Amino acid sequence: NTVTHHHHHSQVSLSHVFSPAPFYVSNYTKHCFNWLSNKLLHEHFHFSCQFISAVLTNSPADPRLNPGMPLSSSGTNSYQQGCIRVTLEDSELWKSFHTIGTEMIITKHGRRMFPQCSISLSGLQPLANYVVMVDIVPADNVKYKLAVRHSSKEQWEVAGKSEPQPPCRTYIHPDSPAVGSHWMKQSLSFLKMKLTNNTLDQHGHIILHSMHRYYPRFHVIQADSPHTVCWGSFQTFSFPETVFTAVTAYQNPKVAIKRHVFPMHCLALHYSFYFGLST
DNA sequence: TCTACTATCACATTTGAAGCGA
DNA sequence: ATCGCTTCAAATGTGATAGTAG
Repeated sequence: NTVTHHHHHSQVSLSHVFSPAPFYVSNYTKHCFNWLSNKLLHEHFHFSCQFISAVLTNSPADPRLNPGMPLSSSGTNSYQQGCIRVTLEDSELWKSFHTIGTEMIITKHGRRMFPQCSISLSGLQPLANYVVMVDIVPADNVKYKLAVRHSSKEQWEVAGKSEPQPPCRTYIHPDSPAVGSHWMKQSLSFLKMKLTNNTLDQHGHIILHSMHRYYPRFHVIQADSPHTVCWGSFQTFSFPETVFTAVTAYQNPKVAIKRHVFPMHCLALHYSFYFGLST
């Protein structure tokens, strides 16, 4: 509890170690690092997300960056359909990126998403088997280009009709199939899902077009295996704040802050100071 | 020249296997 | 044998950069 308490109040002191310095990290500090990363990885991630949210939220919101899909003002981050309720994890982080225009890197060999797709489920039948999967579908039917920087303040502008979409691929959560009680026990992460712009991809990654807008859809299917999916039991959920523009390189430098704001070794060093360990 | 895309780099982070002692 | 833990190295993932294609 002491560690956690300190953890959540360490923003100010951490700012002193943000600047890259030639830290010497001893083996003993590495012990500390390993222990802390095991114990606090989960908390660190969420705290880091909060921090990034705070940084991004300081930027003035510009609705023009996301003309296709305005956020509803209701502020709810869960969606109920029938009995099943799906809640988007890290909703505040998604919204923070959304206000400045979320971008997702796509590469030839596949890139993970940040923020990651992570949801929690409720309302499932505890003993029934379910398959949970994600696909990513176009948010509109146009493609975009970057506005000429010195002639306009708007970053994106429409550049014609969208390219024909390659066959839609799905990413099946690796726990599938599993019983409802398993899915509801803790949140599900689609961390390892990868996005590619390689239309000939052989690895099963999700194929997208650069400079197009998409959003992820989450499917919850009552089925005993991915091969015996019954179409009637298909339920689909999506969240407006998860809309993103696929890019091959970040266009808005703000969206690239990710780890650089709060790298792990800063956490380790911070705690090594806190515990009075030499570095 | 300009924009979108790609290969490469340095290094952060994860993963997995081996070692060790209680 | 098993467990918890450390140690080490290989594998993987990342954004920045510089270069390429059209």
